[in-house]
Amino acid sequence: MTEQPKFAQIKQYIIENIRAGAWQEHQRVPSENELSDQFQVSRMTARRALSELTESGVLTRSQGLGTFVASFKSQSSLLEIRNIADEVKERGGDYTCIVLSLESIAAIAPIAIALGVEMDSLIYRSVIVHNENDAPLQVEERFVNPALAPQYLQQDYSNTTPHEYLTQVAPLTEARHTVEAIMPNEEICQWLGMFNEEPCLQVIRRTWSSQGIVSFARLISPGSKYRLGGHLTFKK
Amino acid sequence: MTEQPKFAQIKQYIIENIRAGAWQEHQRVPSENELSDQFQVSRMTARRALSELTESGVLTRSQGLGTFVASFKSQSSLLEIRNIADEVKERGGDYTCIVLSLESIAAIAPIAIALGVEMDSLIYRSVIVHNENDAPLQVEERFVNPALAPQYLQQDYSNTTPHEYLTQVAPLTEARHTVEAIMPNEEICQWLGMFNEEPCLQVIRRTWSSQGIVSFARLISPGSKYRLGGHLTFKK
DNA sequence: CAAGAATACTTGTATATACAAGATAAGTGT
DNA sequence: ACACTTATCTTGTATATACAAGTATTCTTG
Repeated sequence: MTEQPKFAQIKQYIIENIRAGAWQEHQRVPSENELSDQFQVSRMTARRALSELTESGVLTRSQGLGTFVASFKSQSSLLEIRNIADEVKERGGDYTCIVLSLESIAAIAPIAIALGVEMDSLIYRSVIVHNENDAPLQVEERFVNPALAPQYLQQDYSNTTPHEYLTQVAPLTEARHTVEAIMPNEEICQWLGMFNEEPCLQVIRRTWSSQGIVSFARLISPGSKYRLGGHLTFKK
Repeated sequence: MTEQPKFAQIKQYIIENIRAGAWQEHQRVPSENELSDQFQVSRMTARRALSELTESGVLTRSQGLGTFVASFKSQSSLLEIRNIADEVKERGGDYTCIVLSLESIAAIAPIAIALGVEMDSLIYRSVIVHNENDAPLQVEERFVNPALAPQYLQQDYSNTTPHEYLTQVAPLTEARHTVEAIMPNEEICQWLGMFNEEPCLQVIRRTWSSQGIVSFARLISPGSKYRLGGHLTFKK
């Protein structure tokens, strides 16, 4: 086992103490100077340990006051929304996709608002079904602002996903998501090849570039076949 | 407007270039030495800018090679699972909760496995309904490992949530979540006061402490009343 | 020509130092 | 007793320096 760097040793020491319950929530942890004395390192090295643990949400710091164990309540648990193609490939499935629609339409009110364009103006729309082992796993309905991706309709989406293409032509600056449980309508049932009605997970994703709202996508998956996962660790 | 620190100015300079598309994905960005020359700062200051942007996922670094614009694909989008009481209070709603059940039961197989205890051994179970303006918003069914929280049944959960109590007595080291869309069964409909069947969002959360699995919770909300939100920004 | 050594560049770790700025407690003068 | 100053602790920013270690190129040598 190779020796760990000093700042990592100090990080581990702090985490151990918090894990063991020796240092409770909101309690003060040793200052930079105390740590540098205790571990015989420079203040900057002790500082690095404290700073990185602060960055990762384990500690909070306050100039003049000291460094404290962060409240667990504020440690938000995060869920990861992953690229479905990657997810399928990672678990060894066979990923394919079918482009059901790739067209230019007039924006109806809610979509015009979501994209920040005039009502009835022309926008692009694509519907793509993502399959795992030839069974529909997710349908992606996407509305695109043509001003920011004028060549959107001319692309081939059998290899690169719309999301990948869009991040290339309009660098992503922000993305917002909501996740809901919905009952699929007839159209969605048809897309997903569902016979009986079962609930679906719907992820709505809006993405911004520096020039404005790029696209608005609905990702819908059958509740029985798809789930989002995420975990929060204390390590590192 | 107060002047920004130098490392922050360099961070901003880098982000501007990526946002504007001048520095594309996987392209090299200036090295620590180049930046320290260009901005007339020490290498450590330039280094801080690059390190922090790496930490936040904007850049990737490789010893001996250089620093590169991270691929947008790898920028995982994160969803936040928040405390429901906080969420309700934050949007100005009136939060209340009702403890429907607080008991000790024998673990059936799937729950025993999830908690890592022997089958048929005694475990604790609580069912709590969280209300916003006196309307049920979420039901929380929780199974607790008694070895790690022996006083669980004696607590008053009208003020502090079970999750808060558990993080106090058994410091959290890890949490795993899955999110699914499900159809509620009769029991859940009753708890949530739902008449007609509508889909629900189910979050399953398992939490670990250093001594083992602490608890296993199902958080179920009507799809029409609850959604998860999250966003990913490029700033800072 | 090809294998290995020297090199120049990169990031990574670590130190010593300086001053700024926020927070608190102790001391001082009126 | 009160307001003010001072001292001392904390974190925050910034620099100059040193060496380690990974990568790629160039040069040397057989």
